[in-house]
Amino acid sequence: MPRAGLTPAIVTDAGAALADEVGFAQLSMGLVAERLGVKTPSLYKHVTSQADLVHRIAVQAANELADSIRDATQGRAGSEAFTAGAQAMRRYVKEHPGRYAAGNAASPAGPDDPLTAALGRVLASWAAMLHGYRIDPGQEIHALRLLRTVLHGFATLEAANGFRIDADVEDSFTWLVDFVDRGLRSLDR
Amino acid sequence: MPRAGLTPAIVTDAGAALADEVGFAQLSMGLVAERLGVKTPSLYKHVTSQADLVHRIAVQAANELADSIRDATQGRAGSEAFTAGAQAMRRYVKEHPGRYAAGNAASPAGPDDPLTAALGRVLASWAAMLHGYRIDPGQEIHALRLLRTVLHGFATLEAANGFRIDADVEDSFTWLVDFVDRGLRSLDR
DNA sequence: AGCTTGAGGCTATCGACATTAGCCAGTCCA
DNA sequence: TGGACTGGCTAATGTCGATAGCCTCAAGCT
Repeated sequence: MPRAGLTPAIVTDAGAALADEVGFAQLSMGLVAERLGVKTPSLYKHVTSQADLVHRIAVQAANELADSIRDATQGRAGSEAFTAGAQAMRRYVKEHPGRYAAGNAASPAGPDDPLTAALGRVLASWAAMLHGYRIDPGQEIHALRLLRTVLHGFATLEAANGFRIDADVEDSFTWLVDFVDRGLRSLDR
Repeated sequence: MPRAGLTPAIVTDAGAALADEVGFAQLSMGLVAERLGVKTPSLYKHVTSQADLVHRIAVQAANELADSIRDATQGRAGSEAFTAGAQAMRRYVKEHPGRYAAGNAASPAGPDDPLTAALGRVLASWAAMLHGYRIDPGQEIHALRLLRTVLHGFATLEAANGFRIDADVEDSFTWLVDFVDRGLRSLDR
């Protein structure tokens, strides 16, 4: 029997791709194995458990998301950075709903956990979206949480098909981004 | 062997209570059966499947949530109604995280599905929170989605322990509610 | 009261999964 | 070339949702 030449990274990639395709809830070790042309138990030579696999997918997702936002906000500030960052995050979740769900399902296990670092990068990306708004330092934490709340809330609702009327979700998003932007700008005085 | 005297409603109640206690993800038919002093297969005389149970819990949760918000906004309008409704929703999710998660996991199966009616009641409760803000009719749908996004986003992040710093989540919530309230008021001109 | 009947328990069993144990061949390095 | 480790595999276990089929309790009729 020829070797498949798997590595933890390859298994993680397959898992991430499958999560996006079939939905995070349907992700199973058997499916990943099938995708890789291997029997289920073989995966355990590269990944210690399904939870471990999800954890790895979460790390990858957090890094990718952070990159997306960073790229989008590159060289911008204030309203422009915020708008671009928000669009980038929404697009990422839309294109990779399974990965994003995995990111929410995992939680970091300590300061050395790579997930901790990855989530820190995401947080930094969000913080970067607020650069240029002159926000009172005492309110920064709240503004950051507002950002998370809004972006996460919209993304998950949309991913769960939560907007029934589905007519103009696009419009709603830009309206929402504009709403938050105006609010953030009005904080400055 | 004495009869346990179960009904679909009793099974649903037990499931809802357990979901809140052990977390929606840990909810299992075996756990529900144990709680009711019965063997697992017996549950299937009252509920057709685990999905059916979740669906029933979702209906109950939606109705309870709608009631909570209705009670809180009773006789109020504008900022007061919004603030009270937002607090009520947050409290409900905090006290019944499992039920709320079940509500998000289920989706209505048609116009006759009781879940459709229950979700409609929730939607109406949210809409009532906006009464008193003079919002351009063309923007009402967006404002409603803003509300859902913010309340759902905050509730799920908090339930998932998403706010790491956890210092002053309370403060963040009132700040966020105030932020949205000011934005909504400023729409009127 | 006894009989009938159906609803609501139960045991046994199946199938899908995650996971572990233990075997065996491929590959790589001395 | 010959180990020895690595990464596949088969087999087996345990958990969980779900189904089949049995058996008894209890309500209602005669």
